[in-house]
Amino acid sequence: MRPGEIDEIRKLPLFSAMLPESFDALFRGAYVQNFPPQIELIREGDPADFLHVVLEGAVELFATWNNRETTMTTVAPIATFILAATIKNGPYLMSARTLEKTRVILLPSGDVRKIFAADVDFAQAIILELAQCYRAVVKSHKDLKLRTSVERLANYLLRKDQQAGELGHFELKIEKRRLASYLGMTAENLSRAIRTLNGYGVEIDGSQVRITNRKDLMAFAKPTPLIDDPKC
Amino acid sequence: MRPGEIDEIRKLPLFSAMLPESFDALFRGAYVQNFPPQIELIREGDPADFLHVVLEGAVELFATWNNRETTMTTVAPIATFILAATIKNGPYLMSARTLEKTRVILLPSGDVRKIFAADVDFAQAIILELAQCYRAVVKSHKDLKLRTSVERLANYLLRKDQQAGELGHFELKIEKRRLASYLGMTAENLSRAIRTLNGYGVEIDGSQVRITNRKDLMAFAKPTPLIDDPKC
DNA sequence: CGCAATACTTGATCCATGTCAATTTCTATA
DNA sequence: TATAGAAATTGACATGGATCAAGTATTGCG
Repeated sequence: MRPGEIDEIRKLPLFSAMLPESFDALFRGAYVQNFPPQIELIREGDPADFLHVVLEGAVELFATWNNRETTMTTVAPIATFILAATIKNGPYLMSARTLEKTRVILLPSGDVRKIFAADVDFAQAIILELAQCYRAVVKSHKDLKLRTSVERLANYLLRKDQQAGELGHFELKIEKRRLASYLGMTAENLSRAIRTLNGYGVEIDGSQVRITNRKDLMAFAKPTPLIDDPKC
Repeated sequence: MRPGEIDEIRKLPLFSAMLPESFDALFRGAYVQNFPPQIELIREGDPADFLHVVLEGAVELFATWNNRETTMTTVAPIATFILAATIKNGPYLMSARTLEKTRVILLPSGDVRKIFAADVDFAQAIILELAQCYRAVVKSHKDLKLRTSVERLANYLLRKDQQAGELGHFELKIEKRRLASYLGMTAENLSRAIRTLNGYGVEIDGSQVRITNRKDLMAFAKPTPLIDDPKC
C-alpha cells in the first residue's frame, strides 16, 4: 500500500470509529491489487469472499439476466462496495468490472464479520453504511418507477451539477452508453433525451454539460430530496 | 398488548438476540395501536419518529412523485418496517397505509438508537436485517430493469407458489391493481399479462392462481435465485 | 499520423406498455 | 337480497421507448 493511502482509508466513515487494534487486524489480511480496465473483479452469484475498497480508478457494478445487462451504479474512490454480501456471507447480487486502471483493496469477508462482532464502534459504522446504501437503492427504485426516461436524465444532470458545486457546467464522468444503462434506457434514447432537454436549458457537447437555464430545467425535472438528495 | 404477542415479537430475528433488559427497555416505551383500513400511517418526508412492527393486518409501503404513486412493497405480520429511516434519523422515503384492520406497535426511534448503541447483539441483528433489506431492494431493482412486465409477473407467481409450498395453486393476497403497481405496470396491463401467461400453464380466477404447467412457466420465466430467492 | 475500432447520433419502424372509455364482475352493506 | 360503488376486464388507440440500420464523430494505438 502507498504512503497516505492507509490514512485516507482510515478516514472513511466505515472505518474511522474502529478501535486501532481492530483496524490493524482487519488490514493485516488485506491485499492491494492493481487492475487494468475492463477486468471483471466480481461475478454475480459467486460467494462474497472479500469486501472491496476502491482506492483509485472506477468500478462499475452491473447485473445480468437472460443475456441482458444493466448498470446498477459506479463506484469512485475512495469507497467500499459489496458490504451487504460480505455481511450476509451470501452470493454477490451484482458483478463488478473496472472501467479504468484501478487499485483495489480486498479485505477477507470472514475478517470483517469477525471484527465487527467484537468492535461495537465498527458495528455502528456498518449499520449507518448499510442504512445509507439501502436508502440509496430505494431512491433509485423510486426514480425508475415514478419517472420517465427524460425526467430521470434531467434529475441526474441536476444532481451532478449540484455535486460539482452548482456552477452550471460540469463533465460527465461516465460514457454515455453506461449512463443510458444506469438510467434505464438505451444509448439511442439517451441521445434523444438530451435533445429533448435542449428545450429546457441543457447543452451537452461530448462530455461537457452546460445548464443554461436552471429554472426551466428545475421546473421540468421537479427534483425532490426524497429521491435526489444522496445525503438524506 | 395481547398475551403471546410479546413472545412472538421476541422471536423475530431482529429482537431475539437482545439482552432481556434491552428488550424490556425498548418495549417499555412502545405504543400499540389499532387502525382501520386505508389509514395513512406514515407520510414520506416526515421525520422517522417510530420503528413500526405490524402485528396483525397488512401495510402497504408506497412512494409518490409528481402526482404519480407506486407500491414499493407490502408488509405482513409479524415484521418491522422503516428500520433504515429510524437508524439514520432521516425522513421516511416511503409512505405507509393500512390495507386492512391492522395492529401496529410503535417503538420510539430514539430508543432504538440508544439501545442498539448499548447492546452488541441487537446491533448485530440490525446489521443482518439491514443487509437483508438492502439485498431485497437490489433484487427488485434488477427485476424491474432486466425483465419485461410479463416476465416480472411470471416470476412473481413462481415465487408465491414456492412460498405456499409448491402446491401448484395458491391465493393472491393482494388486490390486482396493487399487484400491478408493485410489479411496475398498470392494472389493465396486468390483466393482459395474465392472459399471456394462460399460454404457459397459468390460470387465474379471481384471486385463485393455478399453475397447470410449471415446466412451461419456468422455461418462460427463467427464475434465478439472484433475483427471486428471498432468502439468498 | 493514419487507420481501425468504438462510441455516438440520427432516422425509420416496431413493439410494449400506457391511456381512455365502456362493460362486466365483485363486494360491502343498507 | 338489492344496490351502489369499487375493482377488474376488454377494446381501441396513443405514446414512450426499443430495435435496426446507416452514417458521423472519437478514441486508441501501431
